[in-house]
Amino acid sequence: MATEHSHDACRSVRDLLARIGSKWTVVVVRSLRSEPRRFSELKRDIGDISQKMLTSTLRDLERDGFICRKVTASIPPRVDYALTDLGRDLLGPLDSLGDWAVANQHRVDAARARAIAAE
Amino acid sequence: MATEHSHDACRSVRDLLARIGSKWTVVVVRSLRSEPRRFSELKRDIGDISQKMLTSTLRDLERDGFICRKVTASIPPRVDYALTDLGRDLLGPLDSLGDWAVANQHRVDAARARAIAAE
DNA sequence: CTGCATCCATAACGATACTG
DNA sequence: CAGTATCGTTATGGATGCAG
Repeated sequence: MATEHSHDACRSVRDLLARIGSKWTVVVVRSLRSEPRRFSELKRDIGDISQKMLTSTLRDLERDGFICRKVTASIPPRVDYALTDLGRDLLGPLDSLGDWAVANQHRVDAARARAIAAE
Repeated sequence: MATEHSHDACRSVRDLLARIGSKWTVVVVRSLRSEPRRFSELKRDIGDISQKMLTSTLRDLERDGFICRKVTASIPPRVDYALTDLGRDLLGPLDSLGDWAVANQHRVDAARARAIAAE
């Protein structure tokens, strides 16, 4: 299947890559890997993400069915985010890619160093 | 390994995702899957990519060691692009992700439809 | 605590014209 | 043929202030 490249397949692949290629998506998904988290926990856990980006990343992931949002109407309000089945399924290919990235990072770095040296 | 998330690992994963998440990277790599191609062949094969984006995508991929560029100084000039070993290695995780995207596209579409219906 | 609204800077992308 | 140069548009990300 991977060797085909129908227009539909290309579209869905590019759609998915656009989503997981956005700056914070993978970090947020990985941060939800083992258990649900509150908004502020995510923010603290990730560290250098702005409120705005955390919010919009969560909205996008929710919209596409990767996470679900549970609101507890208390004072102060409490909102928990958790991976859905679809979100957990995504962890598989994501981890594959992540492992590949870690394993081959030195090859990319070497290529970049060569490119700079050749300038 | 996948469950770790050291800072270095996160950086390399995000680096890679930024590259393959850019609009044309995957399309270009897939277009080079089976054999080397000339600039104009790539452009014709992909269709709706601009010269500028094809050039810069090829430059980035070359810089990171995923493809190599072979110039034949003739008139008219001829330039062939081919995947390197690193580029071919990337096809593996890329195909996994692609297969996942094709297989699960309907779930994402369904989630989006639900999100729109709930508005 | 959770988030929305606003404004701003930069980067990505695209169209067009031109060149060795 | 295989680009480079330029310009304009849109998308992305970040900082800050305000609100339920």
